[in-house]
Amino acid sequence: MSSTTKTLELLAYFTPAQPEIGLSQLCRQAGRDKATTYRHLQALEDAGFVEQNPATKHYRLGPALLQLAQIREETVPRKAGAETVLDGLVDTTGETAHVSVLSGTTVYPLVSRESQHHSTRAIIDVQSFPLHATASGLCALAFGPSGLWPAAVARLQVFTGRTIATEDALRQTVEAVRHSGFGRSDRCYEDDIQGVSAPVFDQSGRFAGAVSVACVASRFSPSLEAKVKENLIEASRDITRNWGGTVPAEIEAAWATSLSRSNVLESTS
Amino acid sequence: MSSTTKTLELLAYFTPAQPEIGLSQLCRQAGRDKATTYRHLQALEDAGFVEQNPATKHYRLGPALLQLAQIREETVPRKAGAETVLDGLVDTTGETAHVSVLSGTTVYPLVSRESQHHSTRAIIDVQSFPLHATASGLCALAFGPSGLWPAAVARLQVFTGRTIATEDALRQTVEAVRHSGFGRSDRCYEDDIQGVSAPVFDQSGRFAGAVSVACVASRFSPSLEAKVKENLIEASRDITRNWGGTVPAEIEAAWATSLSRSNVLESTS
DNA sequence: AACGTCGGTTCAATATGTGAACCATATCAG
DNA sequence: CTGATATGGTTCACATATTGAACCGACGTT
Repeated sequence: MSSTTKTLELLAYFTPAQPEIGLSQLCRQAGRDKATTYRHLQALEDAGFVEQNPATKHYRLGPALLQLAQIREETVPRKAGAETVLDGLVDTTGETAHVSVLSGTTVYPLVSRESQHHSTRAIIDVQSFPLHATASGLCALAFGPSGLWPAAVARLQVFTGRTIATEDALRQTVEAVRHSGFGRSDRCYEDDIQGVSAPVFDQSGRFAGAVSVACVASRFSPSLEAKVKENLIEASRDITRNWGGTVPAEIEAAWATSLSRSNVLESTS
Repeated sequence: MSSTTKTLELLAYFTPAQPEIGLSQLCRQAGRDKATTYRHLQALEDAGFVEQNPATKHYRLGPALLQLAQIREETVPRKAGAETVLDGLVDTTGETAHVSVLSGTTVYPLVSRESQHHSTRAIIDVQSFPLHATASGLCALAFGPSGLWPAAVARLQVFTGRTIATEDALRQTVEAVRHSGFGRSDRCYEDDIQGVSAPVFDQSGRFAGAVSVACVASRFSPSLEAKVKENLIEASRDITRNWGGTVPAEIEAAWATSLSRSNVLESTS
């Protein structure tokens, strides 16, 4: 692992829950040497990626990130093109929703909106979505570049009692996702969360990310699932359009069969 | 220079004007070896700081920056607290205005707003404001921590025919800034730009940044200067309040004498 | 005053980063 | 078709930059 990678990994310890961290504490959390960590922080500070709170000497994320994020958003204006759609999705489903983007072999959160309808709700606070254990990740495996497969298999970390743990099981699940047009994570990543997601595409027609709804598992009824899926389809079409793409015909077809089957189920039950 | 610093410096080549860069081109611009640059980009890609446009293989800034910027803004919510004030400043002065923040020994741009009143106007598109050559930088030297002085003297780069080039001249200028309460850059950094700025303070009472107006030099009359200064005082007070601080009494006093003198000048001229 | 913790520094050992040369591929002119 | 010149990416011998145990001074508690 390069020294640069180790340095950049330090940034992941700065979260909304813990926005400022002292040197010693960061060493403990990262399991690194103090001298090394200090030098790493110096490098980050030189670049404006972290700064020190002058009062406490604790480190926090720096202002250079704002500039770079600004340029990123001007380059690939995805966040703006997802926000309003996400608001609508949260309104109609009453559940927490988020949009993630694929970059390299990692699925990153882009925007998330928490529902205000229920007192219990899902909170999205992760650095990246594991490919094998989240609805977004499964979408990426099913509809993204084939290069993701080895990356997923190499990191089959177990999060809950239901996490997919073998390559075979993963292959079957991904196949089901391809068939239905929806990613599903039934308490695979967090114990009480049911995730459902639909793929989103960009101007080149490639898989670009996913739009997802995270439901508290105890609330997840067949009727909620049907509603969520209907709205996800709309949301995926809208975001895809905003990102300059169109939903591939085979995805639309998968959604159509998938929905009609669940409608039959619905009406006969 | 650490390898990490060299790596992070690459990010500065991604600008709104040039948001995507190929490997070879980046090597040329940065004057680096291709293999090294490639590895550096790999490290940045692993961290999600850059990604490759799948079509062209060119690199562009990555999605991880958006997350980190979000956390930074939640930690130190300065951008939001400056935006509305800046809008007002642009409205009343009719010139481009911006807010910068000090982090370490560097003054970074935080937000800028271009005026729509004139067809010629200043464009703010820099990575950082040199301490000795810009109004914001001079404010930092005058009102910021004393540790900035050596950093400024070590980098007395000449930008225009009027750039301050000697330590003595800089000392005098900074003294004048302390006395007047305003930073001034009379075509020191760019040939046709007159910058005026006022310091902004944070909750700890320390110098935190500056709010500035950049005028096209040919338009910069004494009456415009007076108007700009009046509005800068208001803006500085407002942003300082939004950042949880209050303007120190000695700054207010400097402004008072500074303004009354120019008013006298104004009325007698 | 003894102790623990903090942020920060030193220096020998060596892991890590480096760049000239190389490859495969694509584009273009003749 | 062929040779020239781009591109992104890879290799390997070499040496330079990174590493961490031990250390320091400052601060706050006991």
